Amino acid sequence: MPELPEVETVANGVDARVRGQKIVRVWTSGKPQTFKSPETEILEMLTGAKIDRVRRVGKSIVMDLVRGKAAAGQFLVHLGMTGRLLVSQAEVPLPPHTHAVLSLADGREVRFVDPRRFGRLSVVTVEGGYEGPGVEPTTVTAEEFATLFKGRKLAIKAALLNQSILHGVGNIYADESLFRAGIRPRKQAGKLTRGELDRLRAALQQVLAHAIKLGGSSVSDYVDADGIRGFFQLEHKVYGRAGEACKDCGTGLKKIVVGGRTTVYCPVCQR
DNA sequence: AGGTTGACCTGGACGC
DNA sequence: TGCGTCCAGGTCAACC
Repeated sequence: MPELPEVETVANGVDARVRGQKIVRVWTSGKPQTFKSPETEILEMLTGAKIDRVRRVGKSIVMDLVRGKAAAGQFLVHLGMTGRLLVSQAEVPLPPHTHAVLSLADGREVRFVDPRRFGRLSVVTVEGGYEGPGVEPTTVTAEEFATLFKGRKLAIKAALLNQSILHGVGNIYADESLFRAGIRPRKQAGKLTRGELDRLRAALQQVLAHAIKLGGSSVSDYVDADGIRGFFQLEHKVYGRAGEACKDCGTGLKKIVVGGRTTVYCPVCQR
């Protein structure tokens, strides 16, 4: 499901609702693969902690926790493909596939719901705050962006998806930014010219900013903390449009596989 | 070490 | 209606 704009929308929505709340109790479904850290460590860190802030790092939602005034670690929620993080009154019935519930002091609950179970919960303790692996695409400079792909032999599309190089970009925004930059998804990352790299960075930052403004892309079941769908799917130029006409030149859009992921591009606009 | 592939899951869409 | 097949916003471990 969720890439940078969707995760940012969810994180901001949850932050606005639960910042400053104390977690009084934690329940889990006990499905082992949901927990990237030992479940006992997660329960121990969360129970009794206060939520200082909720934010996005890459595709992860990060809850910065405090006990009194002291930093008490970070709770990481990765939504996988179908994960949702909802804030609800406790009386509202739990949706199917709920895997964790954080009960708050005021009676509300933060619920992690994930039908496909590709999502992961974990805890870390990082001095100075968790920033994750990979570079943040919304703020990366042109200079730094140009160095990321030097000497890389993999396709630029696959490089964009590699979270240890650049974090937060997924299949939708990789395809959309490559289209807007006029670059073939299969082109070797290390062979992009500086001009192409500058165009790609500009396109990526523009597309991410626009998508955040529209609350992300709702392809099937993505919703924010209020259960509201995003609107950026209406702006997609290539993602999900294989076989349809390019909105810029009318050519039929092609579907290929790059880095194991379905990729749609315009053979005329992207060289 | 960098790059590629398949496995991990459920459910929705589609074809017969 | 029902069953089978394919596909999906993402990672990772296991391979080459």
